[in-house]
Amino acid sequence: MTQVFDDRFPESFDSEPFLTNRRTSQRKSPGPAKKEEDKRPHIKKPLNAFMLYMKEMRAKVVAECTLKESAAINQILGRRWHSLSREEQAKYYELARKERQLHQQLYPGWSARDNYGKRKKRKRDNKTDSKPEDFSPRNKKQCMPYLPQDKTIDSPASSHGSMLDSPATPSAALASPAAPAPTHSEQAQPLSLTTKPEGRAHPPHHPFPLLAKASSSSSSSSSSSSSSSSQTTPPILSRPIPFTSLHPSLLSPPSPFHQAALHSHHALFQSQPLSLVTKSAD
DNA sequence: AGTCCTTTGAAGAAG
DNA sequence: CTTCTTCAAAGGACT
Repeated sequence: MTQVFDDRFPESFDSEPFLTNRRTSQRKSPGPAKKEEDKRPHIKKPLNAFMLYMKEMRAKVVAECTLKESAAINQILGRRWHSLSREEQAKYYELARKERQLHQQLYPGWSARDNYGKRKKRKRDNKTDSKPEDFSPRNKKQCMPYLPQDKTIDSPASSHGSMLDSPATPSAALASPAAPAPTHSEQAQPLSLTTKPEGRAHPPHHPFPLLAKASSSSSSSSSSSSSSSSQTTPPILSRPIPFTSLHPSLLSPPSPFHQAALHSHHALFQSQPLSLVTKSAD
């Protein structure tokens, strides 16, 4: 009943990434319907590691594959995500953890349940009817190699083009040094889009179990975290990140949270020569 | 105009 | 405690 946001975070927060006010609001456009709900800002869920990874790499994949369909792009990104090394994934897990922390600080009373029912769930019922071979009306596209063959697939997008439009893409720089190099191997494969390789066969194995539950307590003193087992430091990062000290008010309006987070995070990683793999730098 | 598709991860709900 | 469900991004395709 008590909305925690309306009072604490007036319109001035419309620049917040967690608030739905910009183009991408919910899906396409909430529409004039139900204005009541539209008035109050829709606090979005913080992005998880994979979502952060997608935001960064989407433009790159789009440029490489000349694909635009998000469904196909996401499939490619999903494969690439698995191709990333643990260290590379760790960057995104850490970013996601920080996002969750900040989100909790900004909206202490917010719960993921608040957004339940905001979007109509499709709930594709099993699809036992349609076999994988039976191509559904929506033909799945493959990732065309594209690539001028002469140019390396290094970063067609990050070089000049598509990165311009998205303001949240400064993070793209983060991904550049982490070129997983499986790119070509990914594209080489026909990328069976029709049937997911194993679906969710691989259990929710957490590459970083510590990170998984680390956010349960963090340093925030808001929710009653039962475990609260000291600050579980990420297994890879050697230095503490002065991020928790960030206050919403400290975040300058023009620069969205992502930028701050990524910048601080990126700076952290940059301080170390070659990603965290080489912990011998120090 | 609204929903689906598609991915992984987080978190709540239900059993 | 385990399993299931929903939502986060995103943009073409579809209804």
